[in-house]
Order: sequence, then C-alpha cells, then structure tokens
Amino acid sequence: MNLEQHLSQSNFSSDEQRLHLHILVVARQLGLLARRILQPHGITPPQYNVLRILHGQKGHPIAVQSLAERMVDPSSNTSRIIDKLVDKGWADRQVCPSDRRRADVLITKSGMTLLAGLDEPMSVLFQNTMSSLDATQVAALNDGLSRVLDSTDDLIEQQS
Amino acid sequence: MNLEQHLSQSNFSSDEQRLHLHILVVARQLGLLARRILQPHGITPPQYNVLRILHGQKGHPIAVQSLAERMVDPSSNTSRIIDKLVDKGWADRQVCPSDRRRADVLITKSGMTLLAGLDEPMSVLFQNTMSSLDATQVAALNDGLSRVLDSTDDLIEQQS
DNA sequence: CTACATTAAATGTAGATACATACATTTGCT
DNA sequence: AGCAAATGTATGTATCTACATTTAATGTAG
Repeated sequence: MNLEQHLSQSNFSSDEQRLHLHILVVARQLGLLARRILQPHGITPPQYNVLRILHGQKGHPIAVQSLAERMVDPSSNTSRIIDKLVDKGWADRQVCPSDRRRADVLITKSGMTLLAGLDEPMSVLFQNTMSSLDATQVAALNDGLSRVLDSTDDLIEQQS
Repeated sequence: MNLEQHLSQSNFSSDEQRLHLHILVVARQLGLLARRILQPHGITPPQYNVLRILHGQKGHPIAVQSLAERMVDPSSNTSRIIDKLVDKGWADRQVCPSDRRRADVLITKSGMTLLAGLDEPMSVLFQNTMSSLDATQVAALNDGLSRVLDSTDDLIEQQS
C-alpha cells in the first residue's frame, strides 16, 4: 500500500511534498508500533527515550537540560517525564552538589531491568519495519534523511 | 549536523535503529517548521491537514470517517478538530440527509481563502527542507519510505 | 557585599491526544 | 414489523504537550 492509498488521495503538488508527507506518516506509524510494545510495560515512548539516554550514561548522572538535548522530542516537559520515571522507581533524581540549581538524574536497577526486557522486542521492531530494505537502501535512507536533518536544523536555527 | 550530533549520542545498535530514529527526528523537525508557519494564522497542523482534504473534495461534502482515513494522524479526535474549523468559519458541518448518523463536512469560502494564503509558504517549506536532495534522491527516499510504510501497515493490521 | 542579570529546573495553564464509552441511527435477520 | 447488531459521530477522562511564568541558585559588576 503506497502513500496515495494510505491517505486515500492522489494529488500531491510535488515529489518534495510527497516526501514530506511520507516522513510524517511513517513516523506516526513507527511511533504507534513502539507505543504498542511499550504500553503493556507501563512506559510511554518519551519516557522510554529518556530511560535509554540515562542507561547510555553508564552510571554517570546527567542534568535535565543535557537530557532534553538528547531526546527525540526535546520538549519543555522533561521535568515531568522524569517525575514519572522517578514515581515508577526507574530513575533517581537528586540535587547536584556542585550546582544546586541542577538536578542529577540516574537510572535505577529496576529501570535497567525494564530496559533489558524491552531490548529484544524493540530491536525486533526495528528489523521488522525495515525488513523490505536491503543494507544499501537503509544506508541511502539514512544518508538522505541526514541531509534533510541538516536543512531543518538550519531553518529552525535561522528563525530563532 | 548528523543524527549523532543532533541527539548528542553515538551508539546506535544497528543501522535500522538509526533509520528509525532518523525518521522520528526529521518528522518532529518538519512538524515544528510547519507549525511555525501555520501558527500566526491561528491554525494547527492537524486542522490544516483536514482543511486541505476538504479542499481536495472540490465542493463535495465528506463524512467524518472518510476524513479520518485521509489524515496524516487518523486520531479519534476528528470531530473535535472539525469543531475548531467550524468555530473559526473555515468549514461547515451539517447532518447528511440520506443517513442522519453522518455529518457532511465542507470547506467554506473563508477556509479556501486561508488555504490560498498558505499554499506558497508551505510549498516553500517543502522545497527548503528538501533543498539538499536532487530529484533522484527525493525519488529514492520516497521509494524507500513507501516500502517501510508497507511493512508498518502490515504490522499494524496484523496486530489488530 | 549588594544589586542585577543569567541560568537550571519546575510549574501553571490552555489546548491537544489516546482510549474508552455513550448516543443516535441504520441495517439485517426472523 | 420487531429487535439485536453494527455503524457514524460525539463526548468523558486522564494524560501529554506547548508556551509562558515562577522559583531558586549562581555569576558578575560596581
């Protein structure tokens, strides 16, 4: 099923617009599939994203702001997302001793256990969603999207 | 700036995971840029999406459900999105005479005027965000994403 | 050392979303 | 015709998000 069938419409004004829509629609689908995997474990995609970053710190605490920079969706709600992780015992937050404005965030044992159980289903998801592409095509898409990311970063920066 | 720099992290477990993240991050950026164009006009991306579909109907009314199928984000909130459009005078809703469960939705003159003013900035956005890709690359990305869309459609259907 | 600006994080608020449910209408079966 | 099931839309509710503001701590100039 191509984009035209998926959206039940056929008149895109340019290939660039079609690509724009393709990216939005596929992202929505990927998010939906990820949510289905995560939901039974009581964790949302943004929370999972944060927990993965904490895990990547390998025990080093990280400030809320640095965390926000590394999120897929660097929203202003990082504090509240951390609240949820702390509530559920997957993360720990404490005031940074050297700069008491900051909050150091750490993953807990329980958080690591949760992630360990999610590693496999998530990587299966990555493989399944990309299964119709060979390695060359995956590389080509990564390369193309990297260029688009460059352009969008420029456009966003130049406006702010 | 590549994905690694954008997210300030460098350890992706596979090219497929990297592609997954690439798609999510770029979609987020495209949405952000679109929102910045639309916001001054008092319209949100989902509302714009619906209004475009109504416009594509060329005067024919469309039911809420058909509308939902054609949206980028086919949420369960189509009714409330239409509420907003009707409130602002960009769309008209009336009970369908042949099936009174249905609501026929139509774009208004005012809605068409709004869209007319947005056509140019939006297509400039499409061109700008894709400016670092040549026609071949745009086609390759469209093709690749079409395959991914196929896979995600399968996975979503098979679960429900 | 005080005054003012800057930074980091948290919070208030309005609006949007997901998910489930309710309501009205129509369809299909007997 | 009568009635259960299905359909189309709307709504209730908790959660999430964007944007603006607030609180607290630190930096810096005089």
